[in-house]
Formats: sequence, structure tokens, C-alpha cells
Amino acid sequence: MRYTRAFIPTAREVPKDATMPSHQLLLRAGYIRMVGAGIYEMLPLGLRVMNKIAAIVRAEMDGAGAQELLMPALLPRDYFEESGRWSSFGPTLLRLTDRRGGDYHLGPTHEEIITDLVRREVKSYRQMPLNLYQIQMKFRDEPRPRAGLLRCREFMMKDAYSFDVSEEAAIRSYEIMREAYHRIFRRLGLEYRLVGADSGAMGGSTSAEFQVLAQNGEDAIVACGACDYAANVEVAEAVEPEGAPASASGPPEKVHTPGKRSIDEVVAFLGGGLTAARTLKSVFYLAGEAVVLAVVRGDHEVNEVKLARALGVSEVFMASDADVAAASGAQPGSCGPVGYRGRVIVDPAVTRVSDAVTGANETDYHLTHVAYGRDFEGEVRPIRQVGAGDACPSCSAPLAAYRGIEGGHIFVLGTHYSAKMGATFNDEDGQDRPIVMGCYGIGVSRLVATAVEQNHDADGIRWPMAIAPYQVLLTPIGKDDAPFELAERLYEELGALGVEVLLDDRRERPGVKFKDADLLGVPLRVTIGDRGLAEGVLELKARTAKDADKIAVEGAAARIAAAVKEQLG
RNA sequence: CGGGGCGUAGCGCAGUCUGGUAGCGCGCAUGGUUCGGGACCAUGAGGUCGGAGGUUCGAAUCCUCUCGCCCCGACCA
Repeated sequence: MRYTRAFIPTAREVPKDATMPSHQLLLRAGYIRMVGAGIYEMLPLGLRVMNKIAAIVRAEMDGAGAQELLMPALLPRDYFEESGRWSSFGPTLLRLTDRRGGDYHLGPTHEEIITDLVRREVKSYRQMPLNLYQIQMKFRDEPRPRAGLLRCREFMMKDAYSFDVSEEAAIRSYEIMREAYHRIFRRLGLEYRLVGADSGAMGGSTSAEFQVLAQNGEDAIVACGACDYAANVEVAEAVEPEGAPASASGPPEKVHTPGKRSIDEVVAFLGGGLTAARTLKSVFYLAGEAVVLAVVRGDHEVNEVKLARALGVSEVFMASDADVAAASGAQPGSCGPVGYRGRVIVDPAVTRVSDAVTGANETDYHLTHVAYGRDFEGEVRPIRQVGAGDACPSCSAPLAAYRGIEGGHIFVLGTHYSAKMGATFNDEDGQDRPIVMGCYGIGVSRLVATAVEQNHDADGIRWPMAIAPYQVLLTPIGKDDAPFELAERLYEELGALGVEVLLDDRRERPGVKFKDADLLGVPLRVTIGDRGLAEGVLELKARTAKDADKIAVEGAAARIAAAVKEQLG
């Protein structure tokens, strides 16, 4: 492609509405434009990148035995009504009405539709295993679209669905997908972790996320440096605490702590070598109608997902100050489990804190020399959040904390949808049984932005070769015609070698061209100037490299093509 | 949905408090000089000041309503 003919609207200034690097750079470099909140146009460069990602996904899905199809995005109400999601999906479902008043929605995901297709056509165990996928726009009325392509109301997704005769067979399908996903993410050139995840609203027994590591990620994950353990902090397990059960050097003692509400304030106020780890944090939650007191060590945090699970409810809400006062008789910050007469959930680590400090259930007072077992009891359940420095549950090495962007999510669904929708098959014995399903998503458009989050510097994008919009950027510079003529020749030669080339044939000053080159992020730049030409050389520079290599004009095309191949791995 | 911020030329902004007929930088067009990291000079085009209503002799500016966008939170296969 010739730059003078290409639609690449670059901008020097940072768009004010963009805060994330990927959002800013994709806008500035002319890859995307915004139409509305969470709605974007993919400009030619952006589409090329997305198509490359999709091509890799397709190749690996096909290689894993999945077959591509395309379902409609516009869907009548009936299907979601059948599974119960017409109401349970809530306002996130983008609904619309046709001229006859019929209810429709735009598909946020396609379990119901594919299950309907399969129940009509798959009747025998002989037709399985079956894995069908599509790459298609998804629509969700997100409560808050943000961060450019990372959280959109309309986004490109690859969703695959597996159909099997048994749980064991379904797990095999799941594992095949998991391996295919590893290949996909590796080929995309992204640093990622496979992490244990919360199955959440999808229901189902097994699920894992492919988290692409990024500073700005929405998800918090922990990963072990020594083994391959990694998990979303929502589900990461804390190892059983070591050490002796809690004891105390004396009876509880009430101390005046005026106005000290947070753990940090109390620690600083009491001093004397007290650390947050020797205090107890008491947090009141509402689980339905009931008030529950959750107690964790002072330097730990309550994990609400785990707490909800321990209580057997779907979610918990932090109690208001008024609720806390009614339950404990004190302000938040002065509450504690000692003498508290309601339901208490205690994190295991709490049972090892000797001479603990905790709220006295009397505003502006705390208790010292408190010990679990002697001064209070409760239901011991793991409810704390795991963080950096915690021991790995599988090998005990310290865990590191990361932020990640969910790039893919795989689930074993079981018979959640098939049972509800009557998707059954005849087994070898002629018995009717529900099909066992799995589903597997990859956020294709999101990965465009994710790749930028992970591959950029102060000057612009640094695409991995595998997904770059072009592989080589030819940059003739200077006022003479010779560099441009050579660039034209190289352009032809490289094209013939199958290299994807962008030729910057603009008669711009060198600075302008270099700035745009760095911004666009094409992995290899070839600079052709009269200086080099006088010596019979041109410059080949990787976007990620500091300096350029001088290569001979003679045989340059082959050299460059080889460099492309090398970066493709 | 709660809290905060912002809508003025394609982009980034000033002007709004204190009402008087819209400005700067970048970009764009034309001519000239330049040419290895976003050049310079000259000339020029480009704006219903998000929208509607109101107050006023007069509204970008004051009042009311409304639409949109961003951030934090809630939420999130």
C-alpha cells in the first residue's frame, strides 16, 4: 500500500477523552475512530490487525476440529425466554422492538441459539463430539463502556460451543480448546496467564480465563513464579496459616482510641511495635436480610465473592454505618468480634493472631490482648483476598500480583442449557440423554487493544510481527528522487516475495515520516536516504530496536523478507 | 444508577466568574524557502459556541430543561 493513497489519519495531539495508552495510540495512529460511547469504527489499519488476529484464531480453531458457522446477531425473544435469560440477563441485554411490536435483542452471546440449532439437528451419539464456532459482533448494553476497545457495547468475539455425550467427553473437548487457546495466545505474541476463574453467571463446573498481562487490566490476578499456578484473586486460595493457635499474654484490655477508625490509624496511634498483621479487621455485611460479621487479619482484605460463597448466597453488600451501629453498638472502626452476639465468619489466619488488637464494640475504644478461641469464636472459612507475597497453594513459592485483561474464557457448561432447552440425544442403549456442553470465547476486537497495552512505548505502538497491519514500512527520505525510485523497486520486489509492505511515498520531511512510523508501529522500518545510497546501503530497523542495521542495497529485498520471517518465528 | 468533570473550527484549548457581535496553537489550501527525528515565511479557507426554551436593547457568557462524552464507584460470558 502506498501511504499517499492510504486512509491513515494520524493525529499529533492526544484525544482528550482517551486515558488508556491503547485507546490514545489507536486513535492517534489512525486505527480506530469513535462513533459513540463504546462504539468504534475500525479504520483500514485497525481492521487489518483485527483480521490477522481472527485469522490466527480461525486457523487454530479449525486445527482443533471446530467448524465455523455464522449465527444471526438479531434474535427473537423466544430463545432467551426459554433459558430464563430474557429476564436474568437484565439491562445488559440490548433489546429492541420491530414494527409489529415483536421483542428482539442483539446477541450478547449465543448459547441458546446454538443449543436450539443442535437440538434440532443432533439426535445421536454418533454425531458427537461436535464443536461449532463463529466470529461475530456481540452487543451488550454495558453499564459503563470504557477504555476504548477494551470494554465496548459492540465488539468482535469468537465464540465456540462444544457438544458431547458425557461429562468426561466434554472435559476432553474443553482440554482440546484449552490447548488451542494456548497456541493462539502464543502465536499472537502476547504475554498471558491461564488462570482459574469464577464461573459466575454462566453456571458450570470448570472454567479458566486467559489473562493477558497489562498494567491497566481490569482484573487482579496472582501467579506463581516457580510453578504454573495462577488465579484470579476472586478465587485464588490462601494457604492454611502456619504457627500456633492464638494465645494472649494477659486478659483483654480496653484502650481509648479517640477518632481512630482505620487499621493504619489504630496501628500508628497505639505504636509500641504493633503491626497491621496483629490487628483484626471486622467488616459487617448484609447477606440478604441477615447481618454477618466478617473478620480477617488487619493486613488482609475481605474477598466478597468468597464470603458470599461461604454464606451460600449469590452476593453480599457492605453494611451501612447505621446497620453496623445497630448490630454492634459502635461505629465502624470500633467494632470487633469479642462479645458480638450475631453470626461471625472468621478467616483462618485470624485463628493464629496472638495478643490481637480489635474494636471493642464501643465507639473510640479498642481491645488488646485478644485471642481467637479464648475471647471469641466464629465459623472459620477462607474469606480473605490473596495478594502478592502470599504462598503459592501448589508449591509454596511467593505469588506475584498482576493486572490482566481477560482475552479468553473457557467453560464446561454441563447440561445447564441442554437440559433447560431439551437438547438431548440417543445413546448407544437408545436412551435419551441431555447433551453436555462447553463454551469458549475470545475477545477478538479487545485483543487489538490488549496487544497495544502490552506493546507500546512513548513514541507509539510496537506490533508483534504476527498481527502487525503491515510487516515492513519503506521510508524513502530526502529531496532527491533516487531514494524514492529505489523504494518503489523494493516495494515491487517485497510484494513479489509475499511481504506486506507500506510504502511511505509522501514527500514529507524525514522527521514527520519517522514520527508517523513510530506511531504506527510497523515492526520493520527500512530507511532509504541519499546518504546511505552513496555508500550503497540502506537502513533496516526493528521498531523495538534502538539502532538500525546497515544493509547492502544489493539483495536488500531478500534480507528484509528474511527478517520478517525471523520475527514471525 | 450515585459522585465528579467536560461539550467553542478536523484535533488540542482560551474566552464564561464580571453579557457588547469569537480567538490561539496544530492541522488543511496556495506560493516561496527548506529537507536524517513532527521546519520557516506569507496569504487564505474553515465555527448554528452540543440542542431547545427563557431573561435582556443585546447571550458562548445569566436561568430552566435536554442530549452527548470522559473519570471514580456500582456493574461486568
